[in-house]
Amino acid sequence: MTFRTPLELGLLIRRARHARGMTQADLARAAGVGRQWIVAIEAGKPRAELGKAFQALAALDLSLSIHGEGTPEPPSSRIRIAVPDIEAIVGAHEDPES
Amino acid sequence: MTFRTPLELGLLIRRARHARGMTQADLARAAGVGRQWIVAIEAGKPRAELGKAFQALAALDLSLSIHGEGTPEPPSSRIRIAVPDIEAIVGAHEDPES
DNA sequence: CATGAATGTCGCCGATCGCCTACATTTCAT
DNA sequence: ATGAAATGTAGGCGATCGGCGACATTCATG
Repeated sequence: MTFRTPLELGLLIRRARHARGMTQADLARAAGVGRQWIVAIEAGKPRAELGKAFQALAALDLSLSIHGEGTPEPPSSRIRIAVPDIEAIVGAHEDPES
Repeated sequence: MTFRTPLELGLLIRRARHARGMTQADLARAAGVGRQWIVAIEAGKPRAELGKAFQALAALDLSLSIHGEGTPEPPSSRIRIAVPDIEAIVGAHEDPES
């Protein structure tokens, strides 16, 4: 079950909530947030508070895992050759700092 | 790599960032957020915007997975007998609405 | 049809966010 | 040791959050 957007997270939360036979009010109370916040998160609101999201997840007994190259060894020195992301570079040139 | 708090998420982000030889500024740019936001998220700020967190994760090529009973079948009807979570119930009685 | 529960939406309002700029500090490379 | 880069912090500011209470709607039950 992987996801990368607030909306997906919201749907997952909703399903988990239903799976547990909880109402939004129940979850809200269990997570210590307002019912309205539940409505919002389930709707995928991107500006929701990260912390409350964790609270909700906890209230649902869910935990997250991270995926992708995550924790290799840090580069030997500070010589970060870093893949020169074209996008980023182009963007960089549009810097207001002419 | 599972986690349940903003702080843990922050640490993971930081490690991933380092693993890619990116500076906070680099990541900020790549994720489309301010550098200050990176500083905050890595420090574990719980009120950071959920959406930006996803942006940062995406910029680092990371995705999340959810763990726990997540998507069983929804209850047949609306008859959700719901496990009466003691905690919740007790809390409910402390409602200002008495 | 009437009732009750669940969900979504509004507006009000104090609190906080996140961005920006500028500085202070820490860390690393030479 | 020296200088540059990275990182952390602060104040100012407009924008948004999230809680609360009140409704309107939908749907199942009786």
